[in-house]
Amino acid sequence: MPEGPIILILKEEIDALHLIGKKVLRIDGTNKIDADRLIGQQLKAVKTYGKNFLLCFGDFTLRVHLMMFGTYLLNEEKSTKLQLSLQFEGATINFYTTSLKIIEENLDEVFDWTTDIMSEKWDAKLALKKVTEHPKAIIADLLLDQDIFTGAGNIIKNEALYRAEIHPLSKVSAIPEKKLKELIKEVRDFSFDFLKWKKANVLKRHLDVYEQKNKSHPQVVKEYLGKGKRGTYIWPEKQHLYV
DNA sequence: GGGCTTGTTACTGT
DNA sequence: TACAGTAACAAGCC
Repeated sequence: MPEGPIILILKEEIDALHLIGKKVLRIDGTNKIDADRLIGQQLKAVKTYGKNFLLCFGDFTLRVHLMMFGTYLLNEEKSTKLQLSLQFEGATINFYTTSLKIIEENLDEVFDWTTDIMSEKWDAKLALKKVTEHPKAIIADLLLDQDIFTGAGNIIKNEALYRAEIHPLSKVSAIPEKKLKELIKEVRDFSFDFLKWKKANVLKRHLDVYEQKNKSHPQVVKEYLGKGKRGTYIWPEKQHLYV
């Protein structure tokens, strides 16, 4: 399910429930979280960091990561295995197939907010610096690097590369700085388009290359490339290969 | 029903 | 020791 913009939608939906200051009354599910730790705790804040969804309590934070297949339901349940149900006064949050972790540290010590592509603290110059620190890497891999583009996923990778007209196998050292800057800008711009279109339930029809191979754009080819051999969509005539 | 998939971590081998 | 590559894990869509 996830990728940065979707976690932001989750946060907005939780914000609408007005749970700040409310206490956890009960938890349920197959999770291995210490229930005593959570029950009775007052929710202090709800934050996101890239694909991490963060529920902040007094002296710890519950981090929820939806991984590839995670889902959630608010004030609703489904029949599949319930992993974590957080029951507050007036609302229930249910998580399925997520990665859960209690963070003890202050979040500012653990997360560098300036690398979060959706954050108002996003620092494009820092991203450029970090990208150029990997001259031998292929650009497609760096776009999935959560230390550089926190919150970017495979859809954002593909669409941003297409918009910047850069071939995913391009080597960082060979890409002109102007094009790198353009790419970094497109990562952020597309992420906010993703957010807008996902909310309106029209995301798929606005994608230019991702899963477009045999649809609107037959010129698009699909290859499995990069470290994770992730599906990558390329419009060869439009995306220049820098090597 | 097999083969995909918006992700990450822990191994393995070089 | 560092890095590259792979397996493992998960649920749902077509």
